[in-house]
Amino acid sequence: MSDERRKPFPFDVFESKWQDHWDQNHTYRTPNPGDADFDASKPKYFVLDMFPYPSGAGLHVGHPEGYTATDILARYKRMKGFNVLHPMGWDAFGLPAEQYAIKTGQHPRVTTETNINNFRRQLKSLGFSYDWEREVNTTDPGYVRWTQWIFLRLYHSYYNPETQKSAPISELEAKGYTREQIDAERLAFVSEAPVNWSPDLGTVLANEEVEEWKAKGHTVERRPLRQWMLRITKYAQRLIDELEDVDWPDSIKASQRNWIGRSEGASVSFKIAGVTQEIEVFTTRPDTLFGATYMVLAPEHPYVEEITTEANKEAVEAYQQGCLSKSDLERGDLNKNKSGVPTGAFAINPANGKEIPIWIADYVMMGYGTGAIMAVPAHDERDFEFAQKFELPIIQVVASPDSVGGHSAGCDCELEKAAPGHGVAVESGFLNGLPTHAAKAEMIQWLEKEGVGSQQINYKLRDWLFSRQRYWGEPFPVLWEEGKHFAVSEDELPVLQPDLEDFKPTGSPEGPLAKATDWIQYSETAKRETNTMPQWAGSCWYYLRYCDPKNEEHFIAPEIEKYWSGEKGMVDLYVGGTEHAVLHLLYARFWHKVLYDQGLLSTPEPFDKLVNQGLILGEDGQKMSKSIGNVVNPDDVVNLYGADSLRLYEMFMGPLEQVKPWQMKGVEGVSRFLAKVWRVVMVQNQEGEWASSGKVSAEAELSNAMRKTLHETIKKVGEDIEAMKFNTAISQMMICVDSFTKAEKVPLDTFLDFLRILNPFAPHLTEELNLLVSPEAGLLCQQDWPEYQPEFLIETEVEVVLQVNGKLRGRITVSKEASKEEVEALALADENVIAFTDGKTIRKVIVVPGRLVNIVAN
RNA sequence: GCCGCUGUGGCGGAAUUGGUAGACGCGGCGGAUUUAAAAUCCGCUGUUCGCAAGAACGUGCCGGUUCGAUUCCGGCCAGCGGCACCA
Repeated sequence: MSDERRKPFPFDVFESKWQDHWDQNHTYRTPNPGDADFDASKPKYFVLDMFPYPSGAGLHVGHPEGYTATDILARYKRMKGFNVLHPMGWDAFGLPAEQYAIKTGQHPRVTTETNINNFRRQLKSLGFSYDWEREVNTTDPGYVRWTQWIFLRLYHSYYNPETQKSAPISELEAKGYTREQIDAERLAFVSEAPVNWSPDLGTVLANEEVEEWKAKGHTVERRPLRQWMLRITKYAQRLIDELEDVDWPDSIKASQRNWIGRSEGASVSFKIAGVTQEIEVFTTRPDTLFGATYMVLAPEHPYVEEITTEANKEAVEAYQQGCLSKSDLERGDLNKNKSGVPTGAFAINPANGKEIPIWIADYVMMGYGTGAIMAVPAHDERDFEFAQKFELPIIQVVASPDSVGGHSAGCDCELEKAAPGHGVAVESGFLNGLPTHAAKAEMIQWLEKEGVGSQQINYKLRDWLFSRQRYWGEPFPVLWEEGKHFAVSEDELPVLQPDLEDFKPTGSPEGPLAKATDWIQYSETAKRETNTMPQWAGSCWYYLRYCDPKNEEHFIAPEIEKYWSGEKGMVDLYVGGTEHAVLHLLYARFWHKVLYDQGLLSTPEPFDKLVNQGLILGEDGQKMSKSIGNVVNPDDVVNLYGADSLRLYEMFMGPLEQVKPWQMKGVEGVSRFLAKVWRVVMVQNQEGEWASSGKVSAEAELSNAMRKTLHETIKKVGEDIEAMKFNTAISQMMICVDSFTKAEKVPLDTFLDFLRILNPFAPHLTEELNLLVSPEAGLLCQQDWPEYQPEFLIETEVEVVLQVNGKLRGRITVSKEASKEEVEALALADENVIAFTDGKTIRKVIVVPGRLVNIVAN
């Protein structure tokens, strides 16, 4: 006791005591429909945290930020009579978990379990009210089984463009589709396209993941490989449209729209001189077709070889070779320095019949549109730059609105830069004189009439690369026989990875599972798929499993799914970081919609309301990092100040969504506040022992002032929790406690009301104090949220501010009931007002009842 | 470049439908208590001028609307985040 810093209140004694109590009594168990204690009359509330992935480093202070916010909501809603689903689990597959295992030389299952135990201990030490009986772990065989089951739903489904929904593939079988035709329609399919292969990670990556891993110093290159893909592109439009229906931050919605990247335009077919094929291009500016003076193909475009003339062959092949060796980064860096070579072939501009040269250049990407463009240098910055460099013709076909009068058709003044803006069509035959918008429509109509093009919508979104060459992931429930894939039957799930001694990546596209020769050989003729699923597979649907985590018949029982679903989304509130803006949050929406289409879910969206907590920076205002040494460990904070202080501080720092720096002094501040609450009930004697202060008493009388403060506090804290403005809720509670500290006596009921509203924030301290002042009452967290009485908030007298010409000049106290005229008369009689209006004429008097009087005088 | 967000004391941040700018906390200063310190309690604390009463200025900058603008409108500037040769 001697060395140890004397604790301002004995949180070290009671916090773990209450945690054990809640654990042993299953205090936060949430009944499901069908359970004996289920109460169908209670409304449901599903409040979800982004489940962590249990790294070896343990929790950082960013985790408890969002987790405390949701815990406050969960506890508040329970006290308001809701049946609250507030679960926690582990996103335990994935590259980092496996890398950690490789680094420590242990099997991933062992390290993962160790890490999970540490995370669970840490979370429990913060007093979160999770229903731990619903804990979910993505690596559990019982969970993997259903992840694979959902994969099979995707495998056995296609997207029906007529209904705009996914449907069983058997519909196509019934229509007599061939095996190849069916395989080409599956939502989970095999593709040979170029993918992002990381040689040092030994796996491929999704487009969405590439940047993250590159930032960590890994190399990623394009390489054609046979991979499993999910046809998320079919859902592009719905993924955009249905964002309208959810209550998400604008920035996340914008990121998703941006990532999906819808653009409207037209496809145009160009004939090639002397060759039978046509080349199709996509353009958002069909109105500029008359200005297309050359064409560019991506170096990888399949027609390049065929159309290249003998004379250009060598240069073209050299250029293609050069592009292959360039990394994406180099290609991006060369941004400002365009390169390319002519193929020697010519295309025919369908608008005017002119022959235009066909070039190849790496500023055209194979992955977007058709991998070919019509270049309109006058009205596109990139084409302009390219045309200047290679001295290709530049023809202006859109006059800017402000120069239409000056020079119309036939102007040969040279453009100094591209004019990508809208204007009026010139030099464009039948489009002349039309403003851009109308010219686009007119051209599309013409293209369709002539049969050389059509209206088209393009998306940047690519299909989701879904396979990884890893050990620590869900194996695909797929078999290969004579070069064809077949689904494993549902009753064979889960397909678990074999135990391997050596689970390190092979560096080959087959992955570590290829080493398990016995496991691979499913039967004499059939072999197993050796790829595994990405980490996202498990996190795509974990929120669903929480509803019914132990069900062995269904991934979620229909009646339970219905109960926990809302109107638009299933989860009422989802809190987490912004890093998943286009990853997890897009993937989960996609899976949810597929399952919704098939009648397995009741809502089109998974998450109704989404809130992003802001990053917590180090004390120095920089991002926390081990190398800078500014990382704050929550365990240390709990040891020094207690879990309640950590919870309260993280909520008091500022608005949840905001980025904010950590301040240890601030933790001390809220710790002082909690100590003050403690000392309302307890006093410390000379020996440092705590004893009842006798201040809180059932006989004490409630003063009007204290009653008003209490009711103001009940009102404000309730409203602030609903609005997730926890920082201001805490300020108000500080004001309330100040009034207790200053008072002689505090009535017991008043104090208990206060404890109830503080309970969601500081559950340990409040339960302990409740036990001390009201030992018979039972758990505070199971009591009702107090109601405030509006009549106690009403003031009989109000202070009215006096302004002269908008400047504060005085204040008077008037009765609440005083009429405008009375207030005005009092204001004009005020000596300060008289002093400042002296010698001036009063032009106008504005009276805002209960607030101010403004006198306009000059 | 495009999209989104944010600019308020020494610091984190408050401020309802436009109506007292700076709640609450941190830090600082002064006092009480103490042999002394810690802890605790009380008071002060936007800037400038003034002995004071008080006055002027003040929410990134410039302008507008208004009796009145941190709040609404227009134009800039700075910072943060995302996307980026996407045709």
